[in-house]
Amino acid sequence: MAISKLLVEWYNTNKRELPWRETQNPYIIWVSEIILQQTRVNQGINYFLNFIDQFPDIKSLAESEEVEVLKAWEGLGYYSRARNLRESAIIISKQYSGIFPDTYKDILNLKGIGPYTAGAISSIAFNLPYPAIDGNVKRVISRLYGLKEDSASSVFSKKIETIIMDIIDKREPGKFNQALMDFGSLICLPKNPLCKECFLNDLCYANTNQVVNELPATYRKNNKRDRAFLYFIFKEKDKVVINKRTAQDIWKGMYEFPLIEYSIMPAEEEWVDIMQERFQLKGSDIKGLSFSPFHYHKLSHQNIKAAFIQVEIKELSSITGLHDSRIININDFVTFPFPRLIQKYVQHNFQYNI
DNA sequence: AAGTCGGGGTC
DNA sequence: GACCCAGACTT
Repeated sequence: MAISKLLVEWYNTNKRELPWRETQNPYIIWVSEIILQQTRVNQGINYFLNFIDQFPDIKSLAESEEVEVLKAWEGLGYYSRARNLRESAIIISKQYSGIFPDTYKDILNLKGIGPYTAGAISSIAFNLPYPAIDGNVKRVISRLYGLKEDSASSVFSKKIETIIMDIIDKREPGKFNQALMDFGSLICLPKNPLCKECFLNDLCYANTNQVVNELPATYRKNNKRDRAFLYFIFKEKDKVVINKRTAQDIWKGMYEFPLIEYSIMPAEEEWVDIMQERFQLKGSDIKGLSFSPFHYHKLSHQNIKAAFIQVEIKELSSITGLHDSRIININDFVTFPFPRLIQKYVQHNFQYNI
């Protein structure tokens, strides 16, 4: 029997029950696909449910404020996904009369939608025969067909696409694509795949040739950047200063405390001088001072070492030299989006749920 | 083609 | 500690 038919039959009885699988509403499919980019299903489910609850349709998302969307995304990472999602909702409202576009080309043109997501939405929501090639599919196909090229190369990608176009079920492309992904995440696992009980093991190149652990072939070098963050928590009674990140950098659009960044953490003895110099503070402006232990925050390509310096200030308005800062009450932490590093610090030291 | 963008699960 | 996740965008 054809591989596609075996996959779809397996999928019909073994598929995962997921909240976005109860509809073909392109908006719902779209939101789920963006949330799931580089994100495990289990990590994304609650974000999906809350997001759809808060922004049930294109209109509500298009009329939202960016900080609201970032707040809904808080903790999920890759925040450009949230900004692009909102911007695309605005584009759909203006250029497509609020109706989600129904051609692969138009879908691909939206911000934050690349070849994978365009294929997923096209096939699942509109029954169009386009491949949805994600990490699962690359792994499954490279093993089934014995593709030994570097999985980051264009040759590899071309071969995957050619094979998928050859075997895709054109009557149920959405089901076929999802079957391939579920098979990858439930059976053809990255490590210790379940080959013994796999219904495709006898026609799988990698299994019959004992190269399952070598496919797909990856050659990644891990360049990690070390960064040292000196955060200053300027506090006057229940008010603190927060600052918006606007640079082309991590956490764009999110809030944090006033920051001085180094590549190497300066000595603790220098912190107060650094602070007074940077924020033009006199000794008489400072009522109290305390240092936190270092916080170590790991990202995929960065190791951040952070120190938090709490400063009791007489007049918060005397703080100068910040671009997108604002003074908020600590009760209002709940309304601003913060990266995990800040979120954890606040929860621990202010005992607020943000 | 190589970097950059988060955070968390898994081995 | 390394790898990977329903990838996309920039350089």
